[in-house]
Amino acid sequence: MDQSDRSRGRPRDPAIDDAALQACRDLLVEVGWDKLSMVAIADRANVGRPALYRRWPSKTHLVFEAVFSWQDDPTPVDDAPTSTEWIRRSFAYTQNLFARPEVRAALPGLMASLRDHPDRQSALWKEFGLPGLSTLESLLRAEGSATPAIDAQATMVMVIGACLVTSLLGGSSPVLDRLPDLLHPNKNP
Amino acid sequence: MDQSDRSRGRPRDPAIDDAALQACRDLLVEVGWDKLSMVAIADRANVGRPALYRRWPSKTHLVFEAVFSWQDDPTPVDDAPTSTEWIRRSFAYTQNLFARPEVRAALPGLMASLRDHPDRQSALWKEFGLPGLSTLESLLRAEGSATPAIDAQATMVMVIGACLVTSLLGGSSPVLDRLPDLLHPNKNP
Amino acid sequence: MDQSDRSRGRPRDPAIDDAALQACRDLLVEVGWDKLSMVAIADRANVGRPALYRRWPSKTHLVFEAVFSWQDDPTPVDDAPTSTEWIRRSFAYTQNLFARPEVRAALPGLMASLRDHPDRQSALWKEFGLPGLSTLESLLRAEGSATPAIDAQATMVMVIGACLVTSLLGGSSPVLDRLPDLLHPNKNP
Amino acid sequence: MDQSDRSRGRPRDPAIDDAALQACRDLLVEVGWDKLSMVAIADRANVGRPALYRRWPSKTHLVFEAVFSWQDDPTPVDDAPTSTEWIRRSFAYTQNLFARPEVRAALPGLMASLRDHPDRQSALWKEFGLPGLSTLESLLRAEGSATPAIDAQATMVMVIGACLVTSLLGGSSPVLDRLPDLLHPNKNP
DNA sequence: TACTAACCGAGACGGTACGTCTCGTCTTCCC
DNA sequence: GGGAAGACGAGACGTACCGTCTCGGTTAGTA
Repeated sequence: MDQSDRSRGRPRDPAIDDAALQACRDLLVEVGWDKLSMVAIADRANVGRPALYRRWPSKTHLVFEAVFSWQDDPTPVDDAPTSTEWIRRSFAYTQNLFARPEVRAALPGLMASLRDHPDRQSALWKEFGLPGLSTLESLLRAEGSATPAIDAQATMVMVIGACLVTSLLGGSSPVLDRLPDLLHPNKNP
Repeated sequence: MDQSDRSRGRPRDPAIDDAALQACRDLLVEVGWDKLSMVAIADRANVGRPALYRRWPSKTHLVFEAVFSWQDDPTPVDDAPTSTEWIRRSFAYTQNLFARPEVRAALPGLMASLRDHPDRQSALWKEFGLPGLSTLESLLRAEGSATPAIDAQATMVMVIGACLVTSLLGGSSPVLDRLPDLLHPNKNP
Repeated sequence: MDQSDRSRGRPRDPAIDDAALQACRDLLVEVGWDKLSMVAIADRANVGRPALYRRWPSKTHLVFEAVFSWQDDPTPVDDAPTSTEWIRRSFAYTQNLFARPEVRAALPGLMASLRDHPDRQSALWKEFGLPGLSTLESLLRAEGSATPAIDAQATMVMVIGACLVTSLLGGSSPVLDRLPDLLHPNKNP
Repeated sequence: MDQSDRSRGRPRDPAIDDAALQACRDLLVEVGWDKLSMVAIADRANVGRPALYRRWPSKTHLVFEAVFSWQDDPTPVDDAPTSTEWIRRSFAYTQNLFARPEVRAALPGLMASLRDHPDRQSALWKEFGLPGLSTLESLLRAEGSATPAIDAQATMVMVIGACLVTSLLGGSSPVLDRLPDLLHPNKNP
């Protein structure tokens, strides 16, 4: 039934999806999250507004798909030999990700959405954070941490937070380079 | 000259400032940043819309002042005896600030619109970051840091970032308590 | 081409035109030209404000159409047998038109804003004056006038002006009845 | 009492009256009745807004005094030898008066005010129309009119109306010159 | 080949916030 | 107490975007 319902009638034009997502990314960089509007995306993509609403229920959904459906290589921190190296690589990866202009523009909206929708929070956490997190936890346990799970979470919070702040509020290069040196999760207080 | 220019005409009613800022804080908590509108603030504060625009050029400026010009005791980190203590107090203070409901409500939207208001961006650093920053820099210099200015900035970025992430994305109590222990700005790599 | 351009998109709802024009007429009588506002018309007609601006670029245009596009029988002077009869019928028709309460309410404001809307000024002549004017010109030429075009225009100016003055400033019945007798466009000086 | 009340305190600056009236006349010509605003008059006259409201209760009152407190010679039709000559002179005088740009701009407002305030209607009629009217009535009686009073009123209505229409809606020179020839108040139908 | 359901663009719809403007009043200091 | 400067509440202005809808016209797969 579902299949027959789906396949009946004219199928959706996949070119519209691509054009809309690209237009969304471009406009996000050009005018920012606040001034981004569905009508502007539709105009830029040479697409009718209903075609947009048929695919994404709101501006937020569209932006998320436009920004976070990248096909990059997966988090390259899984084989870090030490916690220090894990931290170094995590900073490099996260800084690089948050430096992309469309990501910078979309981040605040993402934060707001995560705050208001705990289900997405856990989903993103699972998809994006967990693999690297378990790696770090193992490293810390091997290095003698008494509470490796907590230490790993706290470390990741710090990495993400620092990259977030420097991405949104600016940060000089020397400061960015210095960040990894300050984190010592396995040093006793 | 300045004084005569200042005192000419009817002076602005300071009660309007208070009412508007309070209404802004209330509405932030009730309806959130997105649905917060100047007209709603004006209505709630029993104030004309032009009176609002006379004082703040945009919603961003108004919310900024409503959220970040609290009358609490001034940053209580100025007399910290060691960098470790400074970090502990900064975490406590910032976590407390970011836990206030109107701050939680305003943060993402505010961050998004900081992109278009560089003046607010610098104001944020000046008002909020600088005082404690110089204190920390002095402490680090006394404790033997080779680059105290950079280390201080990096430390503050980490503190703010971690509090931002835990405020918006949640964070368990043990993780929150562990955060200060991970930061060791004066330890050589 | 023209047809396809015409029929693209959702067609305008003709009921909105009628409701707006009727609301405009009603409000004109109730509150007068000065206190007539687009928002009041929109509210009264249960219509969005943009729907009004989509149809009429200004209050002047809207009132103009509301007042001067009546659906009465067309100007009943086209088949007048003599210039004297034409004048008699024109007076009757124009007096009747200018006696309608919404016309009385709109006239002064409309006249004031005709200054800034030359398009409405010419539209007024075209819509209201021209048909009867050519009829009168033919009659005068047949009756031996040396300058029928000028005489016809002058006659019409006099008819309209007299009705305007009596409508706005009042005029006793005997005076009104006497007006047609004074005009003799084809009598040599 | 009245006098003592009047003379108490600082006397009003008469220069303000002149400046305001002049500014009003200028602006009337430049922007028209609709877009004429009290604040614009105050700015142009280098005068505070309250000083305006202290003198005139509304824009209408100010405009009327600005436009209709002329010191021209009185109506020069009192000694016309015939009704034809009276009509000729009346047209010349009225056309000249209504051609002044500030009068053109103020006329619609005047009409509206006269319509809504019958007391002013009779006052203006008495001051402005009556002298010439009685002259015309005498001439018509002498020339054999059966109803000289009615004929005189009807004639004046026609003169004023025709000048009003040509002033507001435009009128070519030949038409203007032709107007007096069409009026024959003492010709029997 | 014809039917039909879902797509497409264009654009109108009611609603609502925007930021500006003018209104007429009020309040302050100066003369 | 008059005068200027200017803030005040009220409210209309015309524009923009929201998300929905209604068109005429396509574009498939099914009958």
